[in-house]
Amino acid sequence: MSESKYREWILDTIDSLRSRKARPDLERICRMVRRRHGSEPDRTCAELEKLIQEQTVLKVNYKGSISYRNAAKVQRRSRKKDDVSLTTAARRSAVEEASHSDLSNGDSAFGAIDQDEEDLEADTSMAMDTDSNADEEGADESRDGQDRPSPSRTHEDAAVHCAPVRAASAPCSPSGARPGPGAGPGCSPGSGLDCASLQKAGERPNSLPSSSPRALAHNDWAYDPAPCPAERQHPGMQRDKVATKPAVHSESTSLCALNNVKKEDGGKAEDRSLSSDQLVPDYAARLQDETKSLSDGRSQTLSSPSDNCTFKKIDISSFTATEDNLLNGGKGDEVSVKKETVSQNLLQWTVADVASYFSAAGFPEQAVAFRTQEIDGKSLLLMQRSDVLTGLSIRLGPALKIYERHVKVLQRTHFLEYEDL
DNA sequence: TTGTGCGCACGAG
DNA sequence: CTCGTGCGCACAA
Repeated sequence: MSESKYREWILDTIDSLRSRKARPDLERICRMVRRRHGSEPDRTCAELEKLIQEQTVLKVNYKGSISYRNAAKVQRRSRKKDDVSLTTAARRSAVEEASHSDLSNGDSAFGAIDQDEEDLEADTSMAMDTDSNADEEGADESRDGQDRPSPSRTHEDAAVHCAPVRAASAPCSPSGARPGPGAGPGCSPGSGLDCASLQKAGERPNSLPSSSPRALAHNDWAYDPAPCPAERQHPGMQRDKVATKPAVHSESTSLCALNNVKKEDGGKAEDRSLSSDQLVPDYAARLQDETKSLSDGRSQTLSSPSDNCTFKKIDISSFTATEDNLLNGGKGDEVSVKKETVSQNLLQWTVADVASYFSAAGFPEQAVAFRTQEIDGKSLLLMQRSDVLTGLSIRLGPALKIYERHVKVLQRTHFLEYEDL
C-alpha cells in the first residue's frame, strides 16, 4: 500500500520539480515529499531506491549531478537505439528504450560508459548513475541530506558511494570537493545501505586503480550489478541484510569482479553496449554482462552455495534466460536449462521481485502495474492471459509481450519443473 | 525561510 | 533548428 502511495508521491514530486525547472535531486525530492505528505526523508529515500530498482524512477547523472527522472515520462528522442538494440535493448526497445535512452541521453547520465571525458566530471556523479547501488547509497545520503540539507548533498550521492571508496582510494580529486561535505556525516554507518557501500568500497580498491576517475565508475558498476539486486530482492532484507551481506560478499564480489574484469578487458566493445544501455536497469546491465561473460555456465556458476547469493544469482540467471529467449527469438532449450532455478525462485518472488523482473525485462511501466496489483511469484503463476491483458490496466502491446514472453514462459518452466519433481 | 516561476544558456540530436 | 534540462534569479507566502 504505502509503496504505491510513495511511488505516487515521488513521481509527482519529480514531475513537479521538473515542471518548475528545478533539478529533481534527492534533496529536493525528500523535502517536497516531506512538505507535502509528511513523510520522513529516510523513508522517501528508501522508497525512491525501490522505484529506481524497478526503473519506475531513473537515476541519472546530469551535468555532474544526480537527477531523478520519471521513467514513464522519459521518452526522449531515442539516441542510438540501434547500437543498443544490438544488445539487450532490442527487446526493451518499445517501452524501455525511452527510458534507457533517456538516461543515456541524460547526457552524462551514464557517462560511465563514455568515461573518456565524462569521467572527469562524472567520476563521482557518474558512478552514481551507473550504479544502482548508488541508489542505495544514495539513500544513505538522502538520510544525511535529509538530516542536514546541504546544497552539495546532491553530489553526495556520488559522494556517498564514493565516500567509502575515497577512503580507500582517496583520489576522487574532482569529486573530492563534493565528498568533503557529504562524506563525513553523510554516510550514516550502520545502516544497511552502508553495508553495500562498504562492500563495494572494499572491493573497488583491489580490482581497480583507485586513482583514475574511471576506476570509480568501474567500481560502481562492479557493485551494482551483483550485490544490490540480490539484496534488494530479498524480502525484507534491505536493511537487515547487514548481517547477511558479509556472507554474500564473497560471491557477489566474485560476480562483480567478473563484471569488472570484463568491462576492463572487453573494454570498448562492452562499454559501448553498456553506454547505450547504461540506463538500463541494473539487472539488465548485469544481465548483459553476465550473459556475455557467463554465457557458458550461467546457471551453474550462478547457483552457488550461499543463500543470498543463490537467490540473487538465480534471479539473474532466470532473467538472463528470458532475455536470451527474447533476443534469440526464444530458445526453449536455454530456458529449460534454467527452469529449475526459475521455478524454484518463482514461488519465492515477492511483489518487488516481480516488479524488478519486468523492469529488467524492459517493461518498467508495466512493472508498476504488477506492483500495484501486488503480483508476487505465486500470483504470477496463477495469472491467465486475460489477467495480464486486462487485469493490469496496461497497454495491450506490452501486455501481450509480457504474457507471451515472460508470464507464460515462467509459468511453463515452473510447472514443468514440478511435473518432473 | 521556503516554495515557486521562468529566462536563459547548454548540450544533444 | 528543436528539445530537454536545470542554473540562477526574482518573487510570493
